[in-house]
Amino acid sequence: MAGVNAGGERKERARFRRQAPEDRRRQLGEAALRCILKHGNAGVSVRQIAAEAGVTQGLVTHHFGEISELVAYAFDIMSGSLLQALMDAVAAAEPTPQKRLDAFIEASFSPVLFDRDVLGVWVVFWGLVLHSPRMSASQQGEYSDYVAAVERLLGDLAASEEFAIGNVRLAAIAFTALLDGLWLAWCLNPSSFRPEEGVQLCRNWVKGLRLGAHG
Amino acid sequence: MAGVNAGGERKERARFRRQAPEDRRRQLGEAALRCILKHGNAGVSVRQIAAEAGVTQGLVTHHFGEISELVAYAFDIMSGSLLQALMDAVAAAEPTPQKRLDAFIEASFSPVLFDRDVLGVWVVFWGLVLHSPRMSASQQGEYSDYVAAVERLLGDLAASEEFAIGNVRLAAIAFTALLDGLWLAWCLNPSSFRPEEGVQLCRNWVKGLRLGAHG
DNA sequence: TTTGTTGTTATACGATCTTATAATTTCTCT
DNA sequence: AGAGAAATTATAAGATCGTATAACAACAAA
Repeated sequence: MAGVNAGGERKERARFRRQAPEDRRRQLGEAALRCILKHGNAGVSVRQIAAEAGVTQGLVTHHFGEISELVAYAFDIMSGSLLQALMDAVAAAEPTPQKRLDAFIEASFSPVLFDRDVLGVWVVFWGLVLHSPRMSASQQGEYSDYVAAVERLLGDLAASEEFAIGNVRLAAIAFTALLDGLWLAWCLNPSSFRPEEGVQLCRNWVKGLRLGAHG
Repeated sequence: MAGVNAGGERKERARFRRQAPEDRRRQLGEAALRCILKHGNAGVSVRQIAAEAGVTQGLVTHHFGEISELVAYAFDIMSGSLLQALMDAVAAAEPTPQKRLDAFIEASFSPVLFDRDVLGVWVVFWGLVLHSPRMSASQQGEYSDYVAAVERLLGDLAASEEFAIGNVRLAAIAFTALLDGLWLAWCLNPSSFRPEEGVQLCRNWVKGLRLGAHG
């Protein structure tokens, strides 16, 4: 049956470069983040993500099975990268507890984190966390890493300045909540306050801590 | 052509009760809330909402046009009802600024509001607010109502106890952010702290306010 | 050069979604 | 009682989605 295509119009398959699963998974994860960033919940779709990554849909299934696995992976990428950015800022500060905490606060309100797009991605994740055990597991781990980092910053400050904090873990949870809440409020309604005012509000919280509000 | 259906099995149209547009809109809005509550973002669908309300899909289009209009309407219902519940609790408290604020805090952590299901609905709304001007407009109005209520509570307290608050509006924004952040954290990870601890953290924030942290 | 593994494309199927349109019933008003 | 308005049902068309499966091609190793 050779030569059946007399017209010579042989259907050509798309060429591709074969890649290590590790690399491909990351590419797909980052494509997923871009899709979610652009279209919110509507961006969570095998087809859209595959197109964004420039591959076919089957590849997503091949590497991740269910799509929720891909989204969870993207969540881990994003979460790790944000916490890393924060801790880099802390590490770059002068090594006193005061400067380190303040660097953490300022970095939290810097354009890298304090960004509507970032919240857009986050909100999608939250929605999934509430309905998917797999996402919930990721979230728990990442939240506790975050709170632990804050706890260390606050604990060091208290030790250095010799004031008392009744329960450092709870204080860290409150401070984290304040940061998240301000982030949320500002992203949903950027005209409600300016980022510098957000920094000031966080500093005021720390001021209250120093004055013994959490003793 | 009469009598073609010899078997007598005439296709009967479903009976229905005609209702005032106002009533129907509300029914559909509440059905939308139940759908979102049950299925998250996946619950935002004309078909599902219509089924939940016990009507056909066309009715949604008829009353709301685009589905985003229905969701925005549902958002208004929910938002109004939550703020109302809070203000009812405040009104039921003894009429001193201290008791009123405390009632506000306690109500915020009561099962009516401090609820994973409620957050699930909220998260869906946030996701839409970030991508839809119509939803954003609703959110702005409702957020400013909320902050105004908090502002009044804090202002009254400060006036009554004669301590200073540099910028009451900003303080109200911070307090609101703390509440929202704690709500968010707890719903995403209920084992991180107990509601009573959340109440305590808010009281501590007020304590800091009294001590002049926001002076 | 050849063979085998597996990353990747291509394609199909069934379900669900949004939107549009026509037919029909309910209710009100005269 | 009858007619008209509009609320509601019914149905269809086209798009998109998730998942499964088979064929193909790139690369490594022999």
